[in-house]
Amino acid sequence: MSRITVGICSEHKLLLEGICRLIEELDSIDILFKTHSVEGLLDSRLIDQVHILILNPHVLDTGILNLIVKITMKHPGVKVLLLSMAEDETSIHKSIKAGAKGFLSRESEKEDLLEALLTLRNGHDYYSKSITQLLLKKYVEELKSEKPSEPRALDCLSSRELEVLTLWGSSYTNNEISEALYISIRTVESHKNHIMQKLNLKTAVDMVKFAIRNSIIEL
Amino acid sequence: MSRITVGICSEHKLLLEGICRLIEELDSIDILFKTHSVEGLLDSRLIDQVHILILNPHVLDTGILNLIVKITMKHPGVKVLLLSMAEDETSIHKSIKAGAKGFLSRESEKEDLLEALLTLRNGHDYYSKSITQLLLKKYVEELKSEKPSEPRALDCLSSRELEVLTLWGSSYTNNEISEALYISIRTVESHKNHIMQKLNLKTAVDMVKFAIRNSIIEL
DNA sequence: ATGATTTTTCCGTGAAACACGTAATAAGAT
DNA sequence: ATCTTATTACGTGTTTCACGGAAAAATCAT
Repeated sequence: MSRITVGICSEHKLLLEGICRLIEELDSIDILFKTHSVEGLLDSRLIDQVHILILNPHVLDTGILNLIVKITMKHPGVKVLLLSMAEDETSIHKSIKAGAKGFLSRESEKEDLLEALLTLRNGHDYYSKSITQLLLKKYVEELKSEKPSEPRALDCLSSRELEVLTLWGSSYTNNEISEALYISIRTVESHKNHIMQKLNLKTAVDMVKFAIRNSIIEL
Repeated sequence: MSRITVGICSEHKLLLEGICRLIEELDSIDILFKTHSVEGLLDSRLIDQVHILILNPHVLDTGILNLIVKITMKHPGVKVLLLSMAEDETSIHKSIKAGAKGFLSRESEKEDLLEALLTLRNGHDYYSKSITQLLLKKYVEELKSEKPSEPRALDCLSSRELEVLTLWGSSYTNNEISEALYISIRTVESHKNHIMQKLNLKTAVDMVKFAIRNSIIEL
């Protein structure tokens, strides 16, 4: 197996430099480029020259996730390795769906970094120990308990219901919603009822929290 | 001036190692300890041996903020330098109040790190360029516009109102709130009205968002 | 094609929450 | 002493919620 080429991107310049130093210490890894801006990343001529793209996003927001999607679509050969602070099930889930192939967590050591790079190079996915445990725990949890983790709105709600939910979460009154969607107020109420039932929510307050957690509305 | 001694703490082991490498490259800085756990930090025998404690929290939650408060109370000689991803006004505000003396942002370069360390050693505060600009911008903004940034709940609401707001945001019904606080439902309604007026909010949805932004309730 | 399911639409009724104004009492500040 | 604010509470009318039922339309399965 030839040497591994990587590109590194962290929006935090100091952390970027630090990660570079660590990788420079590793044998058999070549840093092809490093950048602190995610902007030009997709159009970079170097991006499809690397085996692995190491990303250290400050938050796993839709911007980053979309970027990962685009990169994995445009350059299937490039594996994305996430170096993230987030370690919750939702974040992992989202990044896997977006196409990330590896995930290093807070607990990961220098040796894990090398292991992750080698594993990804061999065509396999890599998740750090704590994340593997987390995913396993969630999995077992869902098997055991009858009331598993939160239903996903997009899977569970109809498109109309999602529309109502979005407007509802944007502080629209029932009247405003009915005018926006050209339906009666009673229909809006019906949709709300269905939403609450489907999602197992009790109050409007819970609805807002749910919608924020599921990125349907912004804070 | 003698050499500068620092302690470094990042919950992300890889980033911790990376930062260490960067500092090791700097002359005149000695790393007295590095740790990835914030737990033992306060009781460490080494902590009052360092001039500067570099903290790289993954999020600026109350845990970290409380830690900073405790450290600055217990060891006034130790300056806390934050290496944070967060770059919003609220985070900066909170960390300054907690007692942090320096703040490096995503944009900060290696040279800025040295500058920050020297500045802190000389007894002054250090904020990175982008943060300085941000704070200045906010300041000017508040001077210019008549409707400045969001009123701070803690400054603006009475303790009783804050209680109601907290329960409200925790999905309590009016009836439950009245029972919890031993007051009439009408009084609860009054408090709610006052809260909405004081905070310039229109709907309960806005209230939830506000409460989350201001860490009164959790997502 | 046809039957089954889901979606979207709407209503009735009673309870809960909201908007807005008013107001008494107590505590604190100037 | 006076003014402000906090806390308590009510009246009235509007809006939203909870829980049902129900029918037309679209979607899916066989």
